[in-house]
Amino acid sequence: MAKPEIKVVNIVVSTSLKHEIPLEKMAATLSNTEYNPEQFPGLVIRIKDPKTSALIFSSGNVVCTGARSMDKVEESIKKIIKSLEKINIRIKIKPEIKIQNIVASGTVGMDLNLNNLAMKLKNTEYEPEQFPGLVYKLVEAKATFLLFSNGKVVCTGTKSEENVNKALEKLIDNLKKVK
Amino acid sequence: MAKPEIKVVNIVVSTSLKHEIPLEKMAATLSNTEYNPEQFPGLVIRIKDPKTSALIFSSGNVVCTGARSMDKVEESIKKIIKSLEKINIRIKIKPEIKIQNIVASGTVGMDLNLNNLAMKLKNTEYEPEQFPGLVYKLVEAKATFLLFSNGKVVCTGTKSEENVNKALEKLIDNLKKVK
DNA sequence: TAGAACATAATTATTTATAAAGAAGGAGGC
DNA sequence: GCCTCCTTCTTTATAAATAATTATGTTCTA
Repeated sequence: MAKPEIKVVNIVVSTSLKHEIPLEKMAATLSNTEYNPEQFPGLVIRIKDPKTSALIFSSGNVVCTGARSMDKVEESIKKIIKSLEKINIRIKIKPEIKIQNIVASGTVGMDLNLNNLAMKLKNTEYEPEQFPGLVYKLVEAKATFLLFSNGKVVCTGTKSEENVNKALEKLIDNLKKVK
Repeated sequence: MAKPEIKVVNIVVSTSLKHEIPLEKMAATLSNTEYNPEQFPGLVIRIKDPKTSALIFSSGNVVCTGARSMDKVEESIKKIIKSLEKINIRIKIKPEIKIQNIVASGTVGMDLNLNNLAMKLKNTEYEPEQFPGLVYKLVEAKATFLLFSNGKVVCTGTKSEENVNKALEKLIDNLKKVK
């Protein structure tokens, strides 16, 4: 069996700048933004480096997506705050960042018989003609996995890298039990 | 138990101006109207103060909605008649207004176990995954209630404020019986 | 042959759908 | 010739869709 491994590919965080934001003005001033309030109430801002995107709401709440590490998340938030200075909004607080979701991708190091797993594991959903992956809710790790027949896996729903690794271990334990 | 209370929030009335109305001309002349005969045969007129809306039909029949008191209904009808003068239609009669429906909202002053009520009360419909309120047809008061778990209620189907209050009392009586 | 949809998780906030009642008067179905 | 839908209004309270991100792999479209 090849070595199991998993790597974080996306971190979703939320934070509050504790300051009202004039989205209309922001959209008019910054070119890397998209704002269609009749479609969605948040303004989209795309940062090139780190390559992330954020949703900014008039309340000052922010959702940042796309970063692969917390360093990149912090950098992104700082760039957003810097951008706000261009419309004369100075954020003086250090925003409290909360991880809401982590997506990780990796492999269990062996091929998987999804049909078999769908029968023997609990909390499973598998409809190959709809989606080729088997959805496995790992309740004990509060994580959800997508399992593919070649052994590749996607882990989502956790809130720390530590839990991603724990979830993978638990997943492998469970896979061994039903083998 | 907190004090039960209920307040009228919408009165629907119908009346007849006893005069043919050229809806096309009316729509072309008045900016606060909408007329799409292929969609609906009535012309919509929106009044700012009182904030109400009315449907006017070529027959001269009128439906007025949105008022919270009969005073506001009367005011609205008068404004419609005044508007008609702009297209040289003079209504000389005093239209006979008939209340068709009253919607009232309030509370019974206590939390409600909707599942329990659905089982023990008659004339009940409760499908929480479709709508969170329980529908309760109070036959003896000719009123229909929407009941919510926090005790808030909506009463509809009555034709007088007096009956709204009677219906609430009857509702509370019935709720006490099954408690 | 490249792209999109399909599915998962999480947050933000707004809109819309859901249900009830009632009138008006056309259109459509059976 | 009936029945349903359309539209207007109002409240209540849920859920879903709207948008962003990311990996995965199958299937379908252009």
